[in-house]
Amino acid sequence: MGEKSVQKKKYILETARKVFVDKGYKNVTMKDIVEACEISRGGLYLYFDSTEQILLEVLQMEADEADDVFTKNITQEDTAADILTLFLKEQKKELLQKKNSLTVAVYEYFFEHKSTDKNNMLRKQFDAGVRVIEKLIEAGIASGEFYCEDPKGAASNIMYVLEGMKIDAQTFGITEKMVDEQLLYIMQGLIIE
Amino acid sequence: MGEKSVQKKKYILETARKVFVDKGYKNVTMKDIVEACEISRGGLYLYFDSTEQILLEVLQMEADEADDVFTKNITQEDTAADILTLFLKEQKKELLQKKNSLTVAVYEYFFEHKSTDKNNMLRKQFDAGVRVIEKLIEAGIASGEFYCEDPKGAASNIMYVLEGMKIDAQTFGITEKMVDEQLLYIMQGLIIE
Amino acid sequence: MGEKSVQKKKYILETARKVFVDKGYKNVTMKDIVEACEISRGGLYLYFDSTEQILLEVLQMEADEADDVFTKNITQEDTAADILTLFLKEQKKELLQKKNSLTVAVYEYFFEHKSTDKNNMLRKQFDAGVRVIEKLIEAGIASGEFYCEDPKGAASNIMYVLEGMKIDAQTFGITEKMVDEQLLYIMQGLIIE
Amino acid sequence: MGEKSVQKKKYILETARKVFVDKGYKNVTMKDIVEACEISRGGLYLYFDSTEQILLEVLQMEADEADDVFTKNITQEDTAADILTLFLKEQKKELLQKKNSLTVAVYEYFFEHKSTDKNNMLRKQFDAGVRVIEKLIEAGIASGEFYCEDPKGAASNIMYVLEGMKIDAQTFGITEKMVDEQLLYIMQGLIIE
DNA sequence: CATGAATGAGAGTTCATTCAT
DNA sequence: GATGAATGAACTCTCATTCAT
Repeated sequence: MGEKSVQKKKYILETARKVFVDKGYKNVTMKDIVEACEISRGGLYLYFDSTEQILLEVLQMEADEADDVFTKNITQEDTAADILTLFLKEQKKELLQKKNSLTVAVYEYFFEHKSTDKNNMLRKQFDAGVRVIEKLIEAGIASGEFYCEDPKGAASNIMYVLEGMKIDAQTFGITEKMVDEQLLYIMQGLIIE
Repeated sequence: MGEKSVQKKKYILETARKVFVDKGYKNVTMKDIVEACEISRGGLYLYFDSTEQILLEVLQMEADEADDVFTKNITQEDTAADILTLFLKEQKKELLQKKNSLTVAVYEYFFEHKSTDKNNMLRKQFDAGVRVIEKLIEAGIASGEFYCEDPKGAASNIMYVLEGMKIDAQTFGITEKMVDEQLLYIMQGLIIE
Repeated sequence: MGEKSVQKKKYILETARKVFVDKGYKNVTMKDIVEACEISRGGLYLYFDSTEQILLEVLQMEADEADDVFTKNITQEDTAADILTLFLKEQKKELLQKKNSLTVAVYEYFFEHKSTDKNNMLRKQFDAGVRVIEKLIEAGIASGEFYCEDPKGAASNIMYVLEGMKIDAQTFGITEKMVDEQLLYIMQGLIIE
Repeated sequence: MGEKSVQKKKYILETARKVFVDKGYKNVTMKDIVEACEISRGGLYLYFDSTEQILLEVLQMEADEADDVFTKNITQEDTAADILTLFLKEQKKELLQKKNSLTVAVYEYFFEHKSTDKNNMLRKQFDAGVRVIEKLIEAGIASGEFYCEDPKGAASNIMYVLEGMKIDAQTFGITEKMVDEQLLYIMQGLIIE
C-alpha cells in the first residue's frame, strides 16, 4: 500500500469516526460511510470489509493518539493529588462533551462482542485505569497527601464511578454539578484534612 | 380486546422479552419476534406496531413486577445496614446473572432515545435508587451503625458504581470476586468499626 | 334475509357510498368500509364479497333513486327549451358539487371494467341522455323554439360536453363561469333569435 | 449519472410506459415495472422512487415528443379548415387507438392529484387546446372559410367534446362512426356552406 | 486503484379472507 | 347472524456486496 493509499485510509478513518460519533455503531452502514467520505461504494471496500473493521481501526487510531496525550501528561512534575485531580478533570471533560464522543459506538460494539479475554480493549483500559490510580494513591499515601486503607478498592471505585457516569451521560444526561459533587466526594475520601 | 387477547399479548411480551435478552434491542426485528412467538407476521401487528413499542411494554411489565418485589422486601424489619447489604446483594445477583438480563437492550434503546427529561426511565430509576440508599444511610447514622459526612454523595457513589459494574458486566465481564471486593469497600467506608 | 338484514345491508351501502365519494374506487378497501360502518370484518362478508360488489350495489341504489327524481321532473308541463334548460341546470349542479359525487369511483371502476356491451351502465346512461335531449330538441323544433338541422348530433354534442366537463371537474377543476359559458354557447346554437 | 445510465433510464421509462398503458396507474406496482424491465428490485430504485415519479417522467417524455410532432404539423401551409380537420383527425386517431394510450393512467393519476393550479398538466393541455382551436377559428373567419359568433365558446365546445369522447372511449367504448358523426357535426357548425 | 451500476436477500407493513366461538 | 383474532400473500424499500469497465 503506497503513501497515497495510507493517506486515503487515514482520511476514511477520520471521516468514519465522525459518523460513529453521530450515529453510534449499530446505526452505521457502509453506505453512510461511503456518503460521508464522498467516495465510491467499491472504493471503500478496497480498504475495509465492514463497519466492524472500520470501527476497530478507528479505535486503534484513537488509542495511539491517546498514548501521545498520556505521555505528555506524565511529564508533569506535580504531586499525586495534583495528578489525580488532573486525571479526574480530564475524565470530567470527556464525560460532559456532547459532540465528540465514541462512547455509544464503543458500548454498542462491545455489547455484541463481549469477551472476558485479557485483550478486550475496554478491560485493558479499565485495568490500566485502576493501576494508574492505585499507583497515584499509593504515591499520595507515601507523600502524606492521602489516607487510604484499600488503595486498590479505592482505585476500582473511582473507575466504576467514571464508567457509571459515562453511561448515564449517554442515556439520561448528567450535569456538571453532579459530576463535580461526586468527584469531590471521592477526593474527600482520600485527602487528609 | 377480549380476555383471550390479553393473554396473547402477555404471551408475546414474555416471549419477546427472551428475544431482547438474547439479542439486545437493535438486533431484534419484528420477524425475530414473530418467529419466537410462532405466530403469523400479520398477527404480531394486531398487538404491536414496532419493536420499540414492544420493548417499552416489556419494560413496563418488568417495572410492575419489580414494584411487587420491592414491596415484599420493604416489609423486612432489619437494621439499615442489613437492608443496605440485602439491597446490594440483590444488585450483585442481577449483575452476575448472564442469562436473563435486559440490560443491553435497555442501554441500546436509551442510547437512541436519550432524554434528560424527568420521565426518562433510567433517570427515574437512578434517582429513586439514590433516594433509597440515602435514606438507609441516614437511618444507619441515626442508629449508630454508619458514619458518613455526605450521605447523598455516598448514595450517588453507590449508584454510579452499580451502573459502572453493570456496563462492565455486559462488555468485558466482571467476576464475583470483583463485585464482592467493591461492595466490601463501599460498606467499609460506611460502617463504624 | 330478514327485514333486519335488509336494513343492515342498506346501512352498509349508504355508509360505503360516503367512502367511495371520499376515496374513489381503487383506494377503498374492505377494511375502510368495515371501519366506516363500525361493524366487524366478518360481518361485512356476510353481506358482500368485495368492494366491487358493494360499489355496484351502491350504483344500483343510486339509479333507483335517480329514477324517482327523473319521474318528478318529467311531470313538468314546460316548453322544450324550459325542460332542456332545467336538465342542463341539474347537470351543472352535479358538476360543481364537490362533496357528494361518485364520479371518480365510477370512472375508476369502469376503467377496469370497460365493456362495449349494451348493458354497460355508463353507456346506457349516455344513450338515454342522448335520446332524451334529442326528443326535447325535436319537440322544440316542432314548437318553433329551436332550429337544428341535426338533432341527434346536437344531442350527442351536449352529452359529450357534459362528460368532458365532468372529467375536467374531477381532474383540474372547473369554475361555474366556465360551465355557464359553455351551456350558454350550446343553447344559443339551438334557440332561434 | 453517465451516458449508460441515461440510456437505461430511458429504457425503463419506455418499458414502464407500456405497463401504464396496460394497467393504468393505480394498478401498477414497482414490482410490475421491475418485472417488465427484467431488472432487479433494487435496480429500479436507483432511478426512481415511486410509480408516481415514473409516471410523471413518462408524461414528461411524452410531452417532449409531442412538441416535436406539433412543430412538424405547424409547418404546414394549409387553410384554417384544413388544419382544424387535421387536428381533429389526429385526435380521432388517438381516441380510437386501443393499444397505446396512457389516458386511463393519466386520469387515474389526476383523480388523486387534482389541483386547480395553473400548472396542472391536464389544465395546461386543455387551455392550450382551446387557444389553438380559437386561433384557427378566427383565422378561418378572417379567410371567409368559417362563420362563428363565439370562437372561444366553439373552441371550448370542441375541447370538451374531445375530453368527453376520450373518457367514453375508455369506459364503454366508442365507434369510429360515432366519432365521425360528432366531428362532422362540429365542422358543419363552423363551415359556411 | 477507483467507480458506480446492479443484484438480491431480507425487513417492514397492510389487507383480503377465513373460521372458531 | 355476528364477532374479531389469525393467517399469509403481496408490496415497499434498503443495503451489503460484487464486478465490469
